[in-house]
Amino acid sequence: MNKSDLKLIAVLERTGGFASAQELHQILRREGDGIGLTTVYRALQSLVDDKIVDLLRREDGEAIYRLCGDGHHHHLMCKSCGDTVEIEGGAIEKWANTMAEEFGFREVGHTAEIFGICSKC
Amino acid sequence: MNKSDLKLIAVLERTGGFASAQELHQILRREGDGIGLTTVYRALQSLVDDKIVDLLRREDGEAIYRLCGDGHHHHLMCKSCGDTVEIEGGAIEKWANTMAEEFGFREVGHTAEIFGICSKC
DNA sequence: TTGAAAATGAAAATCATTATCATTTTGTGA
DNA sequence: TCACAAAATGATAATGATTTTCATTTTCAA
Repeated sequence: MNKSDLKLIAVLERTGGFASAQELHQILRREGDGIGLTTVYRALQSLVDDKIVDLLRREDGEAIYRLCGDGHHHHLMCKSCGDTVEIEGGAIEKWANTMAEEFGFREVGHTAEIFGICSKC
Repeated sequence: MNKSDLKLIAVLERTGGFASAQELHQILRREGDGIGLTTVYRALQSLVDDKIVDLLRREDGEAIYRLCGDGHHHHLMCKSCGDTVEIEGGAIEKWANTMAEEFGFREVGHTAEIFGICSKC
């Protein structure tokens, strides 16, 4: 955990939603921080490794990052404005485990995201 | 629906699992088909538009394709060998709709995939 | 203070995907 | 069958995110 990691965490806290590496870099630059793009990527990687941020993918495959809450959760994302809501997914955990067991899978993880158009858009 | 589309469908039928555009192109080339990469991408796009193939993303963001069964379904994918199983997700549909409604979202879609290590690996 | 290890960032390299554009194929009406 | 417009094709170049490289700077413990 170094200085760059903390900067990224700060931005992610401030902005709240998901953002791509490029966007985070631009935000920092705009604020006068001369941080390099390489460092942004490195910091995000290490934060993901440490499970401090979530990584998921936009529809075009670009990686987007967001601070994890404490527990496991899922997201409801607006396709139009990008706003996201964290939601509980207890039903999903059970579903994933049941299915995996049924087919003999182990070390199971899952992804589950909902997307649509939010009320504001 | 043109000749290239049909070729891609044939390969996807034969291989069964998910494959990336690059992989599908290589397979066809290996079989002596001189099809161009551009055409492979175009065919896959049109098949996705027509809902004949599913598009999802590997962890690194690369797009992977697979023939859809008839209905909506989800996948259980082996992180090691890439084998996939189609599974039903009735519970997920309900969950997605409930959550979306709760937060005022419309035009709702969702993704839900489970991954782990299969019994063979 | 000093030297080694970690961090940094500019620039180049990768790699999937998309856009261009000239050429080829196909289908259709005369 | 012929001519021609529309669709399809593919080589090549362009794009854009991400990773590598590598030289420089910073940090920090002895």
